[in-house]
Amino acid sequence: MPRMSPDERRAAIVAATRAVMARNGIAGTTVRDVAAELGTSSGLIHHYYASMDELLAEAFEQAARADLVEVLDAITLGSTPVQRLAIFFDTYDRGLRDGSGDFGMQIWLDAWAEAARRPALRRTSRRLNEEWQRALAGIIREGVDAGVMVCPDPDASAWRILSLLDGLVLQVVAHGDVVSREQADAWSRTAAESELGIRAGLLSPTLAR
Amino acid sequence: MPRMSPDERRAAIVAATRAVMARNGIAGTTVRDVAAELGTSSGLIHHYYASMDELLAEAFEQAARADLVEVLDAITLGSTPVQRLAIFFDTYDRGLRDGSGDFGMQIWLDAWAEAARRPALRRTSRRLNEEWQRALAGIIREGVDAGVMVCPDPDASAWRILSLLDGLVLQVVAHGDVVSREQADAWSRTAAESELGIRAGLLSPTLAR
DNA sequence: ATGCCTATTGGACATCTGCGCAATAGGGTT
DNA sequence: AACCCTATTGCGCAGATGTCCAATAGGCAT
Repeated sequence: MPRMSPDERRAAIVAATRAVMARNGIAGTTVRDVAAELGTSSGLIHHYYASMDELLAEAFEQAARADLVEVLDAITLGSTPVQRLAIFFDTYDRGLRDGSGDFGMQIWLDAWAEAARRPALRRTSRRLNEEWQRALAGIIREGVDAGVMVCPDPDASAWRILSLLDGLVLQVVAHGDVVSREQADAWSRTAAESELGIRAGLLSPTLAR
Repeated sequence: MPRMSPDERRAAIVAATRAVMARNGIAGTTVRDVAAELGTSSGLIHHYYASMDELLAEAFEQAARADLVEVLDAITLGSTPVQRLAIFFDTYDRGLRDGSGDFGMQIWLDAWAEAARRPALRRTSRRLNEEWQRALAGIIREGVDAGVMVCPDPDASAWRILSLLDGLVLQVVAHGDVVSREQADAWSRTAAESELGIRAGLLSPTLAR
């Protein structure tokens, strides 16, 4: 396979790892899978990453942060706090929809489970979850300041909204149709409307897109 | 090792599996680990369980069902639907408090993550989650019939309350003090009050105990 | 062209996994 | 005491996994 510069190759390896991770989960990602995805030999991976643990941690970090950044970017398109919150749900749900996309919710299930046993993964997972919460709390604070949301404790509300979303999506990902993706999406939107004193229906999916 | 009746042996194997599972997680439980814990040969395990997936599912089933039964039993002590719901939260939270107890929330994180790779575990995990939801929906229906709760869709409400609880507890178990156990408990109670039209404070922890 | 540096290869190695099978041994029945 | 059923053993098999290493080959400086 074509010879690459170390930086390019490292990036390519992480990209391939993310692709496999999205398909098979963190635990189901092996050196050979990554090599096959990349179309190279397995030895090459170890030329750049001393251990599989190191590679998995790096790939999870990048994958999780990419999803967060995607949401943060999309949010800036909204002109009001309520619109930004709707876009927040849009983007989250869209990530769930295309299984082939970058967004692999399964890796979050793996990360949460593995957090108890892998300190590095635990730190990364915790930090990313906190950043998600902070982003959501920021929107809520703007909404309160603008007088379009009512919320005595934005941080707590953000944790509640995010946890409900995670808990519902968890059922979708782990158990299939016990709860549908559409229900998880709609239920968390209406719960957010209730939590923040927003008129029912205002958080419905943005039509654009 | 002493010869046992099939029933005794099966029970002993599952007990040993639960012990290893509590120590190493579901994914980290191997046939040889269970055999070592039991002090027997690995072949014996396969004499009673056709596959490892089946054994893990059975062990998880028993561990998880024990917790469910504990809640179901405790609920019967409540004389009104609202009281029963409060006890529901009491028992759930109490299970979380003693980390050395039977209640291992960690195995739920493992089960949700492993569900993607182990069909039998997936079925068991799904079924148990549905039973939790059904128990909760039952309380809600009683409350609606008695006129002390307002809820247009008890099944949906049960999924929302349970998912919020799971999502919050997930943060406690996976990430430590990012959310405290007390917050997870209090927040899910107030959310349930709001969801079901119960006056604030009525779901506060039962003083008894 | 020539030569050197290193990206890349492809497979070896040790270990671990779930699983199956022939042999053994223990206990209840006759 | 003889016997049979089966619980239990211990090992072997095939496959997968992370890691390592000698050999190869591609590109850049000379």
